[in-house]
Amino acid sequence: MIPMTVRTRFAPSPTGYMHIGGMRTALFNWLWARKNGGQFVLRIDDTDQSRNMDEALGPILDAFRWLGLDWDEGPEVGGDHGPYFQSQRRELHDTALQQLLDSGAAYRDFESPEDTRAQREAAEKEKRVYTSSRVSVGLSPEEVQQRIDDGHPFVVRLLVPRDRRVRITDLVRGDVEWDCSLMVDPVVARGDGSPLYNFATVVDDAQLKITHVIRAEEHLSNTPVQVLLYEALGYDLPEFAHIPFVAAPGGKKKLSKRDIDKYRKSPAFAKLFQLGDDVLSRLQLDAADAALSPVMVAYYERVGFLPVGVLNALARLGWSLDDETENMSLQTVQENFSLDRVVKASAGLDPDKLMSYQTHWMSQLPEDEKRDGCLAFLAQAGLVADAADPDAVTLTEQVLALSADRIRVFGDILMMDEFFVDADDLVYGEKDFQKRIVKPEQAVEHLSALRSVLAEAGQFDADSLHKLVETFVTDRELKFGQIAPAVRIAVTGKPKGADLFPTLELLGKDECLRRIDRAIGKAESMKVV
RNA sequence: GGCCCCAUCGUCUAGUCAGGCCUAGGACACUGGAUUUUCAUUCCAGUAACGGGGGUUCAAAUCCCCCUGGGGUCACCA
Repeated sequence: MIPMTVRTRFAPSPTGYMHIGGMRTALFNWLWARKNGGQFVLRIDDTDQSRNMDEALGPILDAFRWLGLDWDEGPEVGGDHGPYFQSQRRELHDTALQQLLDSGAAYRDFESPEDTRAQREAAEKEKRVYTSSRVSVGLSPEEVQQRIDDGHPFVVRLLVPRDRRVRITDLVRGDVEWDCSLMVDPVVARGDGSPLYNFATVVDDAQLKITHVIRAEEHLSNTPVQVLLYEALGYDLPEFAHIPFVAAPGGKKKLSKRDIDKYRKSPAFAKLFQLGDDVLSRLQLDAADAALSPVMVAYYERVGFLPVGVLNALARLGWSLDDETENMSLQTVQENFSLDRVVKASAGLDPDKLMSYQTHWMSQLPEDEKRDGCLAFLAQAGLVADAADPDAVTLTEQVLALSADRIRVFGDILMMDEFFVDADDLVYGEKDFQKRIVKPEQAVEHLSALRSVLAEAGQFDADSLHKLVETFVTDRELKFGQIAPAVRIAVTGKPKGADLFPTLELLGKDECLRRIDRAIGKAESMKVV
């Protein structure tokens, strides 16, 4: 056999968003092509032409670009097998359809949709297997022509050879077989010649010389029809690999856009939605937008995930390198990818595991890239006026040095807004403010006493401050816990965060005093009420 | 319901094709402890699985059969 160049494809419909599960399918296709030195093709299945193409396709291509999955042929890059928009391949479909009709492999079915449906329902009721009536198959060519001339509506159906079975050797699932006598003659085209999915897909995949059809498991049931079409058209059969679909967290059901509202209430999904709410709202984006939910790739980009983190998680969903390797760059996955190590069972997306890959790669990220990534988010949130401003850059570097591993995704930097706002704009967490400053008997008193000490401080570096507070605590016979949390809340507005003394140092004496003053004032006014 | 697919810790998985190295390994999560006078990190330890029943075999998570359970799909959508 002549070694063939491996060609895989991903064929999304332009819907305006890129599903994370679809992205995983695309990734496996990309991986297989790259691993074998072949080509990865992007074809746009846009036969449903009612949409604005820019709006509908843009987010999909953006998702590929963001993750760094390039395509050798397709929109924007062209190629030798174009066009890459299904709607523009009509001539190819027409020719193939004619071929089917001429060879007798397909027939015009003049049966009314109502009749067909009635038969289907009757069969269902009697628990019989429904098969096509084929009333139109016995028509002579003249009769067929007469009906066409009369404007009698029809569809074109493939004449399924009922006496045989269709069998494929799936690269993931092994041998799978279907009995053709149980199949309905599938409609391949409408009366106006417009092709239906299974037919157009076969014609396009064959013409694009796709060697490996790697797609999600839900397409397995489309396969026998497609195989029959390949045969009827005289095309070489590609290899099939039906990979498991991505399931919703904590379940076995296919992750679906339709269930987003349900996911929002799911405990297993809570962390991701919470993160989205926290980050997206600060970016003035609509966290309730389905297109920005964790089901979509855009979510991960907007929230500040790293491509390598998302890719790592996606690759490990249904595939493993060996018995221990978890953290893998795209490069590593590409070098080691193989279809025979794809798992057969569906795999639930695990937010915890996803986050662990993400934090691993964030910890590996060079400091300047981490800084720039955060800066972009700060700028978008309006916490920094100009991401290129040297002061902003320096401040961000300092905050990052302080925050250490607390930044898991770039969006987390927005939760450290206390370093980027003035005392007057600092937002206090009311519950914690009550708990640590308003409620404890002498909290305000201690705080003002400490304020005086801090005001007198000559040195305002972390070490000096630490000693200062230690002395303060000892002198007053207090426990550290009686003052530190209060100071933290007063100065940052939050109950937890980076190390306290370096935080104070970074904020600076004046700013700290202003914030403590504001907190004291706020607490007193609350006590009066 | 028909057809098809699937079945190892809570989750993602290794091991299954070539039965013994499996008193079933790793990771995430969880629990406990150490470090960090918050939080996060880091380190150590621990809990935790072959769905059930029959075979075949000296030996089965691995092979065969049945059952059960879960899922996908059944359009003149893609």
